[in-house]
Amino acid sequence: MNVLSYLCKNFKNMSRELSEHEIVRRNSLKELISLGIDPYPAEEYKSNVAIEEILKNFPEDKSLYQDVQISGRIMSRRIMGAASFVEFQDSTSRIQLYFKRDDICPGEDKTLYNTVFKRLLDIGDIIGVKGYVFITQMGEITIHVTEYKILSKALKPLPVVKEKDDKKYDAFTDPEQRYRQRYLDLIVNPSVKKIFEKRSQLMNTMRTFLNEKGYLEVETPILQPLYGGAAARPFKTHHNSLDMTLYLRIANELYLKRLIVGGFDGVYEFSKDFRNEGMDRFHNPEFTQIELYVAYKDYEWMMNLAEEMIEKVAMDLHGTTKVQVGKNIIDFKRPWKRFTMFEAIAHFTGIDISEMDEDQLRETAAKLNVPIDPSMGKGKLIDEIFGECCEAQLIQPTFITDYPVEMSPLAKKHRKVEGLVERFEAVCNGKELCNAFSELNDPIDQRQRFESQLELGKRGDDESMVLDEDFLNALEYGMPPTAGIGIGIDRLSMIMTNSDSIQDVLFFPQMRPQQKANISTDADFKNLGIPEVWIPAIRKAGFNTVEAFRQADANKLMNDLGGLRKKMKLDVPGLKSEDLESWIKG
RNA sequence: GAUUAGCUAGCUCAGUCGGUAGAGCAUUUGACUUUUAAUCAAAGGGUCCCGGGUUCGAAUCCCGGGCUGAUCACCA
Repeated sequence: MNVLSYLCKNFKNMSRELSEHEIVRRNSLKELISLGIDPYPAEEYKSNVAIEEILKNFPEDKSLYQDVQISGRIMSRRIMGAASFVEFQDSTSRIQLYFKRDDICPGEDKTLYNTVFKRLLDIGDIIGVKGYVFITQMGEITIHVTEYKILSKALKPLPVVKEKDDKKYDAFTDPEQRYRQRYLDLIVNPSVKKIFEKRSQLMNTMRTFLNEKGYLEVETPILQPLYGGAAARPFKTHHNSLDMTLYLRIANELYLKRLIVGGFDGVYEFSKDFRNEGMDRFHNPEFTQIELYVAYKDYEWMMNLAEEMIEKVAMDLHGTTKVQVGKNIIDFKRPWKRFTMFEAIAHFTGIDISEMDEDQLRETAAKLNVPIDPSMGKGKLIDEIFGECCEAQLIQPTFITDYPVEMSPLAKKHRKVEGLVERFEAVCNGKELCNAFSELNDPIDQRQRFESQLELGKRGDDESMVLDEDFLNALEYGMPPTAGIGIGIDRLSMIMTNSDSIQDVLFFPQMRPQQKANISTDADFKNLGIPEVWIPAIRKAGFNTVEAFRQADANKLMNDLGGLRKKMKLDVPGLKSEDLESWIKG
């Protein structure tokens, strides 16, 4: 196509080839400029109404919205000669626009409609419109546009999703593209936006709830010389001027407890934590949790707070405590079911392990087909049995209490039962939702617990905790009895938005890096003595780099380029083999 | 890390036995003044993920690699 190759030349400075769509749009851009229209104007464009309001209020009062001004994006167009319909989207919703040639262009000059609107505007462009609202013969609320202004020209085509009777056609569903180009996902899939609005609302509900109780929102270091507060492998980084290793935090527990020592009654932090572990639909290397510590409370008290707060989240987001999650309806209404860990295991396996020693536990685990390895201590064995036999079966929110001491080096010893700690997790939809304890404030006990963690580390448990001397130092000055909790915000968001993957509740989930195509510039090719006109043909023949080109088979290349000369209608004499050889040799 | 499925036009996807690479939407040109997955007519658009092998001939068969999804293992 002559026009295309001509246009390609106009963009020859771009080192990659442009698709036809992109060339057409760049050309429209130039034409707009030559018509004296700025495709990217600087000044503010005032809107006086949101589309959502129009859709809501207009049916009841047709006298409303007779002079509206709105900005938004063109999502689709139906052009019928001198009249057109446009689907138009702002941040709140979509509405139809009606463009009529003689209204847009009352005088003789029809350029603004025939040329600018019909030919130079595209799906994806951002415009501002003035007009009045009416209802079409088909019964659709529509803005009759009297004036419009281009606010931003789009150079790439948007995926076009069409819809009829709630059925989607050509939906933009490929998860990889959706996550890598989340902005596109947000534009064309309105339900995605709702998920993130819910997530934000969820955090606001918690923040308000905790602020009203007088707790202080704080921030603690993400870069830590020692990582602690959880069992996980960290990310490691390096500080240049201190010349020291720093870790990205895996939890913020130890810092928040230092603040309790410092005299705050309640502190909380919404924190990004980082764990260097596998990735799947429940795990992202960086994730968010809220941690809360309240002085002079215990884990019983914290359980009540947790169910109250999460019930409130469900109410605020859904107007009810019942939330549809996959096939299940989960009811967050208080009070939640409570099991001790031993009770839960007995309930689901029929085996009472509460009196067993390490060897008996090992046998039981084997009998239940729970995978174990020699590095596991007694606590880890119990935890594995629970995780394998119980967790997935707990759909409705359930508190599991009283964990083995080996698994919980930061939790206080159980007030009644030897070998256990005062700890609970809430499990919901088969997954842990939060984790809480009566915090250990006995500095001598804490030191011993860290030391036994070090023992586990020596046995090969690479998630065991390291000893934090300064934290122990803080405890030695005296920490009040304290209840602490951590709630996974991503996990909770998944449940509250019925998302089955963590990637759906993170704007930018971690992805493998895309293979970067190594591309030589036109100048690189010119340095070999290749005339400019041939460069697009060489790229077309599959040579993106000078290195690849120089290894090419001369005969094959001769044939290919000859063919491409015809195909691309290059207006140059046929290639001579001496020339080609000299290019290859450089 | 293991198993498995997939990768074809800007998007969603067909592609038979190995024989000239297809459809719808999008794009371009034209018709059309209340359409709505607008319609009608015509045109353009491809590194069939990459590399190698078998073959007269590979999107298709074989081997290797990349990426993505799903499941499993570890972790929240």
